[in-house]
Formats: sequence, structure tokens, C-alpha cells
Amino acid sequence: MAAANRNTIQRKLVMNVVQNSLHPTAEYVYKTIKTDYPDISLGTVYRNLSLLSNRGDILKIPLPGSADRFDRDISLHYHAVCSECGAIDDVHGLDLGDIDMDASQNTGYTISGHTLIFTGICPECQAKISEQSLMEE
Amino acid sequence: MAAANRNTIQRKLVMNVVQNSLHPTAEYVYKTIKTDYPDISLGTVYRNLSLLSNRGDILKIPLPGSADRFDRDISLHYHAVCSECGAIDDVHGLDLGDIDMDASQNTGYTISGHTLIFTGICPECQAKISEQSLMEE
DNA sequence: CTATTATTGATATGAATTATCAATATATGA
DNA sequence: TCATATATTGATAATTCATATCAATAATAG
Ligand SMILES: [Zn+2]
Ligand SMILES: [Zn+2]
Ligand SMILES: [Zn+2]
Ligand SMILES: [Zn+2]
Repeated sequence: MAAANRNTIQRKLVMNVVQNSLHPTAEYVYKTIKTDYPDISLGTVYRNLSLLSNRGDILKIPLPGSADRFDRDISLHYHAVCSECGAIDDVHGLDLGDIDMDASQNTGYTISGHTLIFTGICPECQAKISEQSLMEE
Repeated sequence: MAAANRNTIQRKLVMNVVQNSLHPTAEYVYKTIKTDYPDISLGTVYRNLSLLSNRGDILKIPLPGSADRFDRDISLHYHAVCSECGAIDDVHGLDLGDIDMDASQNTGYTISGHTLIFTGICPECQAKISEQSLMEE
């Protein structure tokens, strides 16, 4: 009885694209599916990405100021965003200890989690930039 | 000569409201100014908040999924957001060590900074919730 | 004072996401 | 197998937050 989720083809397609991509946006998932399945609606993609991330099958990476990314890797890790090209890469092996507990004691909040995003310049863009400054001399 | 910023009354008003508020949104700053100075434009508030935070006079707190907050406290500290009521409070005294350097070594990025937001339930909302569950018995 | 131009108010535009709703398709179970 | 209940869909409107545009205005240096 318990109002179960249904296994629609659209849901499977969304899941597949996320599983075969690195940190895609909803837009990317939509366009990718659309080549093989042109009838898919953007709203459906958003709805399924929400459902799948709420369910814990995928991870939602909210980025302030730009479109959310989604992640097939649901293990604990963080992300770095390139301010030049928008690339996003994993930051693994970062141990922050019990910052949630620390924050809880500090504020009186019941902390359920945290969002941590690093901002910087990716190796590729660093290379481009140092090329440019050589040119300008 | 050097194209200087001008000290407009609008800019001073925006600065004043931020200095006298706790983590206001652009909308809040706008409405507050509007009571005494009805001609102010929302665009002007956004423009000045950007200028002031770029200049380092105030701090911009980007929140994924909701409106940015601004902070008169420009010292290093973090924030906790209540998922129930939207309240935002300071998290002081959190030592994360050299996470930027760690992230840099991990990814090859040149890290310029990071955004860290805690999510949870504020003390007030915790109280409301435990009241409710008492009622429901 | 005068000239330069940074800034303003008004408004349009944009990006990302959610809401609405009738039509459709999936799962359950008779 | 078939009928039923309803979760989900596609299409589209609406929302939210923020930036872009541009002629008019006002702040500052000289
Ligand atoms: Zn880059
Ligand atoms: Zn990742
Ligand atoms: Zn609260
Ligand atoms: Zn603060």
C-alpha cells in the first residue's frame, strides 16, 4: 500500500545520465537525455533530480550564484569550483573533525549538516593565465 | 584623478542599515531605507551592497537557494542557517586549520577562499517543535 | 563655478527553479 | 488479465533573486 515511487523510464534516464557524468547540471542532464528521448520535459528532470537526491541515491551540490550540480558519488567529499571556467572538481581526504558538533555547541542549533565549497582557479586556467602574462611582456 | 568612488547619500544609507542589522538581505536593506527615503531604488541597493562588499567594508554571505545576506562583521567567522525559519546566526571560534592549502594540494587548484554554511534548527524552532510533539500525544 | 563622469531611478532582462494542472502510465490486486 | 487508484508526466506559467540598460542627476576635482 505505502504510496511507492514508480520506476518510470524518465527516472531511469535521469539516474543513468548522472551515473555517467561528473557533476552535471540539470540543464546538462536534460539536453543529454533529449538526444535519445526528445519528449522529456525539463520539469521532469528537475523533479527527478530532487527525488533522487532526497532519497539519497545521488548527491545535490548547491552552488551559490550558479546552477546546482549533481553527483553520482554520495560518499563524504567536498568540491572546488573554478572562478574562471566554472569547472568543478572533487576534494577528497579532507578531515574537518567534528565541526558540526562544534557549530552546534557554539550556536545552540541542532546541526544536520554543512555545505563547503572551495573557490579558486583550476590547473588548466592557471596555465592559460601564465601563458597570457608571458605574451603581454 | 584616479576614478574615485563618490560618497552618495544612498551609499551611506545602505552602509548604515548594514551596520545596524544582523545579516540583512538586500530586500531588507531596501525596505528599511525606503521608510525614510522613499525614492531609493532596489537596483541602487544591490549595486551598493556589491560595491561595499567588493571594497571589503562589509561581508557578503552567499546562501545557496536563498537570498544573499550581508554582514557588518568582516572578521573570519561562519554561519548557521535554520531550515525552519530562515534565521541565520554566527558561528565563531571554529578552527579549520589550513583547509584551503589542503584543498589546493588535493586538487591542484589555486584556492582563493571557501564558503561554509551550517544547516540545522535554531533553538527557538527546536522549542516550538518539542511543544508540538507534546500536543500531539 | 564648471566640466567630467560616477551614480541614480526606472525598467527590462536574465537565469535557475518551482508551481499548476489536465493527461498519462505504472503498480497493485481482484 | 483487467480495472482502479494515483504517482508522474509534459507543457507552461509563475517566482525569486539578481544584473543590465540608459537617460537624467549629482558628486567631486580643478
Ligand atoms: Zn578553470
Ligand atoms: Zn563530487
Ligand atoms: Zn528557526
Ligand atoms: Zn556573521
